[in-house]
Amino acid sequence: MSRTPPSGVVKNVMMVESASESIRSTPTSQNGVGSVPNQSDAGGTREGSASGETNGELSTAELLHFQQQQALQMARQLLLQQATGLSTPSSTENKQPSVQVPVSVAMMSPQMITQQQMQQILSPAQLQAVMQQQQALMLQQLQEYYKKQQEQLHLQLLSQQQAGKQQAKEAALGNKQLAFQQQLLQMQQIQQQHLLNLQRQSLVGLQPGQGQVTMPGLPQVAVSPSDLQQLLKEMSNNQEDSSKQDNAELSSTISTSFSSSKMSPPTVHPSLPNGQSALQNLRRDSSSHYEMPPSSHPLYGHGECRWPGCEALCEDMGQFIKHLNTEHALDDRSTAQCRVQMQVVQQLEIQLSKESERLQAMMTHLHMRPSEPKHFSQPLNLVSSATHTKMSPDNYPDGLPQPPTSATAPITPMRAGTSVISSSSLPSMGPVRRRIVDKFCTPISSELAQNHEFYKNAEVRPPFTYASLIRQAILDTPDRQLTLNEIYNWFTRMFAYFRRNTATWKNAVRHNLSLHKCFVRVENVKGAVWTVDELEYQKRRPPKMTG
DNA sequence: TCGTGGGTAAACACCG
DNA sequence: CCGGTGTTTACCCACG
Repeated sequence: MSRTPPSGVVKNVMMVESASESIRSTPTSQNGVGSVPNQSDAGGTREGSASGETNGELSTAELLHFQQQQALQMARQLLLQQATGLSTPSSTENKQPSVQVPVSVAMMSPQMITQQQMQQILSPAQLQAVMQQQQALMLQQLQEYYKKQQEQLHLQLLSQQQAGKQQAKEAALGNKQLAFQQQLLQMQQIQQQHLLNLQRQSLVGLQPGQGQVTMPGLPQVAVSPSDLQQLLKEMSNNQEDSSKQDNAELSSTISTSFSSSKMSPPTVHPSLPNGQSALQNLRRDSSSHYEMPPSSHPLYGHGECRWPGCEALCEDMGQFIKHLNTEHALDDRSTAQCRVQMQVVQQLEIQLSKESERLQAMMTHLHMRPSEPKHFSQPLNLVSSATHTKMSPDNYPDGLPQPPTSATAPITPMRAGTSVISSSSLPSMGPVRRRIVDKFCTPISSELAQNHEFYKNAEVRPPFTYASLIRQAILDTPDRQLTLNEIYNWFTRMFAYFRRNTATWKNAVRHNLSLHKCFVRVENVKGAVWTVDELEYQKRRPPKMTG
């Protein structure tokens, strides 16, 4: 009773986490709307819409603003038409967007091929190619989405600036704009981090021919460049001369967004009717499926392998490719690492979603966007859900790490609301942890050093056992001893994940301290401190040398 | 199928 | 009495 979590949100998350059993038994019972920002309705008492004040005649600027709003509304409707059509349950089968790239259908549709079939049909190398293909598609989608989001933010910023000129309280609005721009920056940083993380994992294989690729399940932002250009044309036709500068800015923003999507070098992959040729092409040469220039590889830089935790020195590309194929082939280790990386990506998605919600709430509060309260979070949710959906065992390419464990049940409720799933939706870290820490003896310190910033900021559960974390905390200190409270502090300091559900993990920490003989309690002058009996710790886990 | 390791929850005792 | 600390037990789950 007295130790219940302080806030309802945390409580809710805890319930989702602790009630994993009930989730499994009743998958639809959790809808996870708990942490939807409650400030989203804060603007309700304010004046009505942002589309203009109706106090008399319109000035030129107001007219311009109104026209811009109209154009934006058209754009929104276009986006919504595609988004709503695909958010319905049967949308995947019934309403394939016209810009669908067939290869993605072949790759993603669950009914097409099962995991086992994949396994039987494809060799590990082929599976790797499939993995990369799928990840490339995913990344493509994310990039498309991010760009569109930025375009929209930019549009909104512009319209807000227009509107802002007409408001009396310019100073206050300036502050709001500043905050908004900061939020925008933050989102861009998250997006960049997200993409970097994907690229870091060598899951990048952008193919110019797939500029309009959409995946079943997240075609919500699938506005083709031609659509947008048409929109722009309409907008520019409606604009007055005074807006030409802004228009040019808009155009350049959007055009650069699309042109930037062509950053990958030209390749020979056309859009194929069934994706087979692309796949065969991928199969032909495992070293070419990244579609990078011969001298460039996302996993290769500064003469070393960029695979997480590797850093092997490779003199040239050939050596690196050889190294990649031998050391990072499709095996348990790579799979586990990929799985972790996938969770990293997921958490970043979730974080982005949260920030988007926050931004939406801010914008709602500033009544920049009177409608579509979920415009920003929805696509992301779809991204997440689509990601999970596609990665269900049924249609997941074999060998590709499935996000949390093998069970899809705990993932299913994620679709209801990404904000609640957060880190607690990864209940299966145990096996992953075991694999990485025990089986492969990955040094926790190096992993921590490598991803220190990430774990510190993203609410992703570290892939280590409590025991290894506690040990690390203790060994991190000069005198190799910590009080319980200092251990707590280390956890919260090092991992964003441990800044919530404190009752749960603190209990686990105490439980581990007591349970394992390797942790020795030493009475001190100031109280009790905990130390590590390294012999006992090593005894606990017989080292298995691999690789 | 079973043993094992890890995570979580909870009860309980002790102490300041 | 309360809250933090420490111990212990029970249960679940994934894995080998």
